[in-house]
Amino acid sequence: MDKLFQDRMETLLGARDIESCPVRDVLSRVSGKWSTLLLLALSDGPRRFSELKRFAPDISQRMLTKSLTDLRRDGYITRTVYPTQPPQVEYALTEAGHSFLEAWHGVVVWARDNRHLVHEARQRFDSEEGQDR
Amino acid sequence: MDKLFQDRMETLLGARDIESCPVRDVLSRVSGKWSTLLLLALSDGPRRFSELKRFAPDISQRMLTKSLTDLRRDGYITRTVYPTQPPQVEYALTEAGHSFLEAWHGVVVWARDNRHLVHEARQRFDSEEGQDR
DNA sequence: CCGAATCCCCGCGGATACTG
DNA sequence: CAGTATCCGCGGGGATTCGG
Repeated sequence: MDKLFQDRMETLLGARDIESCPVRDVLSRVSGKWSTLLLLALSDGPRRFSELKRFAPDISQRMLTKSLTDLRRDGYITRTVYPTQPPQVEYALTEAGHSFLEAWHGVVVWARDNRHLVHEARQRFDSEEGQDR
Repeated sequence: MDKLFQDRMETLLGARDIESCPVRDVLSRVSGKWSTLLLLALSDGPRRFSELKRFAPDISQRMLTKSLTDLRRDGYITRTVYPTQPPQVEYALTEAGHSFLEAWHGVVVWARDNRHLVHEARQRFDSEEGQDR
Protein backbone atom coordinates (compact mmCIF):
# COMPACT_ATOMS: atom_id res chain seq x y z
CA MET A 1 0.00 0.00 0.00
CA ASP A 2 1.98 2.94 -1.28
CA LYS A 3 2.19 6.25 0.46
CA LEU A 4 0.73 8.18 -2.44
CA PHE A 5 -2.49 6.26 -2.16
CA GLN A 6 -2.58 6.75 1.58
CA ASP A 7 -2.26 10.47 1.00
CA ARG A 8 -5.13 10.55 -1.48
CA MET A 9 -7.31 8.71 1.00
CA GLU A 10 -6.29 11.12 3.72
CA THR A 11 -7.33 14.01 1.52
CA LEU A 12 -10.60 12.37 0.61
CA LEU A 13 -11.65 11.03 3.97
CA GLY A 14 -9.81 13.19 6.47
CA ALA A 15 -9.23 10.12 8.60
CA ARG A 16 -10.12 6.46 8.52
CA ASP A 17 -11.19 5.65 12.03
CA ILE A 18 -14.89 5.95 12.57
CA GLU A 19 -14.65 8.66 15.21
CA SER A 20 -12.85 11.25 13.17
CA CYS A 21 -13.71 10.38 9.60
CA PRO A 22 -16.12 13.07 8.33
CA VAL A 23 -17.52 10.87 5.63
CA ARG A 24 -18.44 7.99 7.86
CA ASP A 25 -19.62 10.39 10.52
CA VAL A 26 -22.01 12.19 8.20
CA LEU A 27 -23.15 9.14 6.29
CA SER A 28 -23.94 7.13 9.39
CA ARG A 29 -26.88 9.43 9.95
CA VAL A 30 -28.49 9.05 6.57
CA SER A 31 -28.02 5.32 6.33
CA GLY A 32 -31.17 4.64 8.30
CA LYS A 33 -33.91 2.58 6.77
CA TRP A 34 -36.14 5.58 6.00
CA SER A 35 -33.91 8.65 5.75
CA THR A 36 -33.48 8.68 1.98
CA LEU A 37 -37.12 8.01 1.35
CA LEU A 38 -38.21 10.86 3.61
CA LEU A 39 -35.76 13.32 2.13
CA LEU A 40 -37.03 12.42 -1.33
CA ALA A 41 -40.60 12.86 -0.16
CA LEU A 42 -39.74 16.43 0.86
CA SER A 43 -37.83 17.23 -2.32
CA ASP A 44 -40.94 18.64 -3.92
CA GLY A 45 -41.88 21.00 -1.11
CA PRO A 46 -43.03 20.99 2.53
CA ARG A 47 -45.13 18.07 3.74
CA ARG A 48 -47.25 17.48 6.79
CA PHE A 49 -46.63 14.62 9.19
CA SER A 50 -49.63 12.69 7.95
CA GLU A 51 -48.67 13.18 4.32
CA LEU A 52 -45.29 11.64 5.01
CA LYS A 53 -46.92 8.76 6.76
CA ARG A 54 -49.07 8.08 3.74
CA PHE A 55 -46.07 8.41 1.45
CA ALA A 56 -44.03 5.80 3.29
CA PRO A 57 -46.30 2.79 3.08
CA ASP A 58 -44.97 0.70 5.93
CA ILE A 59 -43.20 2.99 8.35
CA SER A 60 -44.26 2.85 11.98
CA GLN A 61 -45.30 6.07 13.66
CA ARG A 62 -42.44 5.72 16.08
CA MET A 63 -39.84 5.48 13.35
CA LEU A 64 -41.36 8.31 11.36
CA THR A 65 -41.04 10.62 14.34
CA LYS A 66 -37.56 9.39 15.16
CA SER A 67 -36.25 9.62 11.60
CA LEU A 68 -37.60 13.14 11.23
CA THR A 69 -36.01 14.16 14.51
CA ASP A 70 -32.66 12.75 13.43
CA LEU A 71 -32.78 14.51 10.08
CA ARG A 72 -33.72 17.71 11.84
CA ARG A 73 -30.88 17.36 14.30
CA ASP A 74 -28.35 17.12 11.49
CA GLY A 75 -29.86 20.13 9.76
CA TYR A 76 -31.38 18.47 6.71
CA ILE A 77 -34.96 19.50 7.43
CA THR A 78 -36.94 21.99 9.48
CA ARG A 79 -40.10 21.55 11.52
CA THR A 80 -42.80 24.19 11.76
CA VAL A 81 -45.78 23.97 14.10
CA TYR A 82 -48.98 25.82 13.26
CA PRO A 83 -51.01 26.35 16.44
CA THR A 84 -54.31 25.35 14.91
CA GLN A 85 -56.89 22.94 16.20
CA PRO A 86 -56.11 20.17 15.54
CA PRO A 87 -52.37 20.88 15.42
CA GLN A 88 -50.58 20.97 12.12
CA VAL A 89 -46.87 20.33 11.64
CA GLU A 90 -44.93 20.89 8.49
CA TYR A 91 -41.54 19.52 7.52
CA ALA A 92 -39.36 21.05 4.82
CA LEU A 93 -35.89 20.59 3.35
CA THR A 94 -33.21 23.09 4.31
CA GLU A 95 -30.52 24.34 1.98
CA ALA A 96 -28.24 21.61 3.28
CA GLY A 97 -30.97 19.07 2.68
CA HIS A 98 -31.38 20.13 -0.92
CA SER A 99 -27.67 20.15 -1.56
CA PHE A 100 -27.28 16.74 0.00
CA LEU A 101 -30.07 15.28 -2.10
CA GLU A 102 -28.38 16.61 -5.17
CA ALA A 103 -25.20 14.70 -4.35
CA TRP A 104 -27.23 11.66 -3.34
CA HIS A 105 -29.18 11.66 -6.57
CA GLY A 106 -26.34 10.04 -8.49
CA VAL A 107 -26.37 7.07 -6.16
CA VAL A 108 -30.13 6.71 -6.35
CA VAL A 109 -30.05 6.65 -10.12
CA TRP A 110 -27.16 4.20 -10.15
CA ALA A 111 -29.02 1.86 -7.83
CA ARG A 112 -32.13 2.00 -9.98
CA ASP A 113 -30.24 1.41 -13.22
CA ASN A 114 -28.02 -1.37 -11.94
CA ARG A 115 -30.44 -3.31 -9.86
CA HIS A 116 -30.54 -6.25 -12.23
CA LEU A 117 -26.74 -6.42 -12.24
CA VAL A 118 -26.68 -6.77 -8.49
CA HIS A 119 -29.47 -9.34 -8.57
CA GLU A 120 -27.70 -11.43 -11.16
CA ALA A 121 -24.50 -11.32 -9.14
CA ARG A 122 -26.36 -12.48 -6.06
CA GLN A 123 -27.98 -15.41 -7.83
CA ARG A 124 -24.70 -16.45 -9.41
CA PHE A 125 -22.97 -16.30 -6.05
CA ASP A 126 -25.68 -18.21 -4.25
CA SER A 127 -25.82 -20.99 -6.83
CA GLU A 128 -22.05 -21.48 -6.77
CA GLU A 129 -22.07 -21.54 -3.02
CA GLY A 130 -19.38 -23.76 -1.53
CA GLN A 131 -17.92 -25.24 -4.69
CA ASP A 132 -15.11 -22.77 -5.36
CA ARG A 133 -13.76 -22.18 -1.93
CA MET B 1 -49.46 15.04 -2.41
CA ASP B 2 -50.21 15.51 -6.07
CA LYS B 3 -50.21 12.71 -8.58
CA LEU B 4 -47.46 14.24 -10.70
CA PHE B 5 -45.05 13.98 -7.82
CA GLN B 6 -46.10 10.42 -7.11
CA ASP B 7 -45.34 9.59 -10.71
CA ARG B 8 -41.89 11.11 -10.55
CA MET B 9 -41.16 9.10 -7.44
CA GLU B 10 -42.41 5.97 -9.10
CA THR B 11 -40.06 6.58 -12.00
CA LEU B 12 -37.15 7.28 -9.70
CA LEU B 13 -37.62 4.54 -7.16
CA GLY B 14 -39.64 1.90 -8.96
CA ALA B 15 -41.58 1.30 -5.77
CA ARG B 16 -41.59 2.58 -2.24
CA ASP B 17 -41.99 -0.48 -0.10
CA ILE B 18 -38.73 -1.96 1.08
CA GLU B 19 -39.22 -5.30 -0.63
CA SER B 20 -39.59 -4.11 -4.18
CA CYS B 21 -37.80 -0.77 -4.21
CA PRO B 22 -34.59 -1.24 -6.20
CA VAL B 23 -32.88 1.69 -4.59
CA ARG B 24 -33.44 0.59 -1.04
CA ASP B 25 -32.67 -2.95 -2.01
CA VAL B 26 -29.31 -2.12 -3.50
CA LEU B 27 -28.34 0.49 -0.96
CA SER B 28 -29.11 -1.68 2.03
CA ARG B 29 -26.11 -3.78 1.11
CA VAL B 30 -23.57 -1.01 0.97
CA SER B 31 -24.77 0.82 4.04
CA GLY B 32 -22.71 -1.38 6.31
CA LYS B 33 -20.18 0.16 8.62
CA TRP B 34 -17.20 -0.80 6.46
CA SER B 35 -18.43 -1.25 2.88
CA THR B 36 -17.60 2.21 1.60
CA LEU B 37 -14.20 2.22 3.23
CA LEU B 38 -13.27 -1.13 1.71
CA LEU B 39 -14.45 -0.18 -1.76
CA LEU B 40 -12.37 2.96 -1.55
CA ALA B 41 -9.37 0.95 -0.41
CA LEU B 42 -9.67 -1.12 -3.57
CA SER B 43 -10.17 1.84 -5.87
CA ASP B 44 -6.46 2.02 -6.57
CA GLY B 45 -5.99 -1.62 -7.51
CA PRO B 46 -6.14 -5.12 -6.03
CA ARG B 47 -5.30 -5.57 -2.36
CA ARG B 48 -4.52 -8.54 -0.21
CA PHE B 49 -6.54 -9.45 2.84
CA SER B 50 -3.83 -8.33 5.23
CA GLU B 51 -3.40 -5.04 3.41
CA LEU B 52 -7.08 -4.28 3.83
CA LYS B 53 -6.85 -5.15 7.48
CA ARG B 54 -4.03 -2.68 7.94
CA PHE B 55 -5.94 -0.07 5.95
CA ALA B 56 -9.02 -0.24 8.14
CA PRO B 57 -7.57 0.54 11.52
CA ASP B 58 -10.23 -0.89 13.77
CA ILE B 59 -12.14 -3.52 11.85
CA SER B 60 -12.41 -6.96 13.38
CA GLN B 61 -11.28 -9.91 11.33
CA ARG B 62 -14.76 -11.31 11.41
CA MET B 63 -16.29 -8.18 9.93
CA LEU B 64 -13.57 -7.82 7.34
CA THR B 65 -14.29 -11.31 6.05
CA LYS B 66 -18.03 -10.78 6.21
CA SER B 67 -18.00 -7.39 4.52
CA LEU B 68 -15.81 -8.70 1.72
CA THR B 69 -18.11 -11.68 1.24
CA ASP B 70 -21.15 -9.41 1.07
CA LEU B 71 -19.51 -7.12 -1.46
CA ARG B 72 -18.48 -10.12 -3.49
CA ARG B 73 -21.97 -11.55 -3.39
CA ASP B 74 -23.42 -8.37 -4.86
CA GLY B 75 -20.76 -8.30 -7.56
CA TYR B 76 -18.74 -5.27 -6.47
CA ILE B 77 -15.49 -7.14 -5.97
CA THR B 78 -13.76 -10.37 -6.94
CA ARG B 79 -11.65 -12.74 -4.86
CA THR B 80 -8.63 -14.58 -6.21
CA VAL B 81 -6.75 -17.24 -4.30
CA TYR B 82 -3.11 -17.94 -5.09
CA PRO B 83 -2.19 -21.45 -3.94
CA THR B 84 1.07 -20.46 -2.32
CA GLN B 85 2.38 -21.31 1.10
CA PRO B 86 1.20 -19.49 3.11
CA PRO B 87 -1.95 -18.78 1.09
CA GLN B 88 -2.47 -15.43 -0.54
CA VAL B 89 -5.82 -13.90 -1.39
CA GLU B 90 -6.40 -10.85 -3.49
CA TYR B 91 -9.50 -8.70 -3.76
CA ALA B 92 -10.23 -6.37 -6.65
CA LEU B 93 -13.03 -4.09 -7.84
CA THR B 94 -15.22 -5.31 -10.67
CA GLU B 95 -16.63 -3.09 -13.39
CA ALA B 96 -19.77 -2.69 -11.32
CA GLY B 97 -17.65 -1.79 -8.31
CA HIS B 98 -15.87 0.93 -10.19
CA SER B 99 -19.03 2.34 -11.63
CA PHE B 100 -20.70 2.31 -8.25
CA LEU B 101 -17.78 4.13 -6.65
CA GLU B 102 -18.04 6.76 -9.32
CA ALA B 103 -21.64 7.48 -8.42
CA TRP B 104 -20.78 7.30 -4.74
CA HIS B 105 -17.95 9.77 -5.09
CA GLY B 106 -20.26 12.78 -5.14
CA VAL B 107 -21.67 11.83 -1.77
CA VAL B 108 -18.23 11.26 -0.28
CA VAL B 109 -17.09 14.69 -1.38
CA TRP B 110 -20.29 16.29 -0.12
CA ALA B 111 -19.87 14.67 3.27
CA ARG B 112 -16.29 15.85 3.54
CA ASP B 113 -17.09 19.40 2.50
CA ASN B 114 -20.19 19.81 4.63
CA ARG B 115 -19.09 18.09 7.77
CA HIS B 116 -18.89 21.32 9.75
CA LEU B 117 -22.41 22.26 8.67
CA VAL B 118 -23.78 19.04 10.06
CA HIS B 119 -21.79 19.42 13.25
CA GLU B 120 -23.02 22.95 13.80
CA ALA B 121 -26.58 21.84 13.23
CA ARG B 122 -26.18 19.08 15.79
CA GLN B 123 -24.76 21.40 18.42
CA ARG B 124 -27.47 23.98 17.84
CA PHE B 125 -30.14 21.32 18.11
CA ASP B 126 -28.68 19.79 21.26
CA SER B 127 -28.35 23.12 23.03
CA GLU B 128 -31.94 24.10 22.25
CA GLU B 129 -33.15 20.74 23.40
CA GLY B 130 -36.55 20.82 25.02
CA GLN B 131 -37.25 24.53 24.92
CA ASP B 132 -39.03 24.77 21.59
CA ARG B 133 -41.21 21.70 21.70
C1' DC C 1 -2.05 -15.90 6.05
C1' DC C 2 -6.81 -16.27 5.64
C1' DG C 3 -10.98 -17.55 7.36
C1' DA C 4 -14.88 -20.27 10.01
C1' DA C 5 -17.27 -20.91 14.41
C1' DT C 6 -19.00 -19.51 18.68
C1' DC C 7 -20.59 -16.35 22.14
C1' DC C 8 -22.49 -12.12 23.43
C1' DC C 9 -23.81 -7.20 23.58
C1' DC C 10 -26.42 -3.41 21.94
C1' DG C 11 -29.16 -0.45 19.16
C1' DC C 12 -32.45 -0.28 15.20
C1' DG C 13 -36.85 -0.70 14.36
C1' DG C 14 -41.74 -2.84 14.87
C1' DA C 15 -46.33 -3.19 17.72
C1' DT C 16 -49.22 -1.35 20.75
C1' DA C 17 -51.28 1.83 23.93
C1' DC C 18 -51.69 6.48 25.86
C1' DT C 19 -51.77 12.07 25.64
C1' DG C 20 -52.79 17.26 24.25
C1' DC D 1 -53.46 15.26 14.15
C1' DA D 2 -49.01 14.61 15.89
C1' DG D 3 -46.72 12.86 18.74
C1' DT D 4 -44.67 9.92 23.61
C1' DA D 5 -43.91 5.78 26.29
C1' DT D 6 -43.07 0.97 26.85
C1' DC D 7 -41.97 -3.56 25.64
C1' DC D 8 -39.48 -6.70 22.74
C1' DG D 9 -37.29 -9.34 18.78
C1' DC D 10 -33.77 -9.43 15.42
C1' DG D 11 -29.53 -8.73 13.31
C1' DG D 12 -25.09 -6.00 12.98
C1' DG D 13 -20.90 -6.18 14.74
C1' DG D 14 -17.01 -7.01 18.43
C1' DA D 15 -13.83 -10.57 21.00
C1' DT D 16 -12.02 -14.76 21.02
C1' DT D 17 -10.85 -19.32 19.63
C1' DC D 18 -9.92 -22.94 16.35
C1' DG D 19 -8.53 -24.86 11.51
C1' DG D 20 -6.08 -25.45 6.83
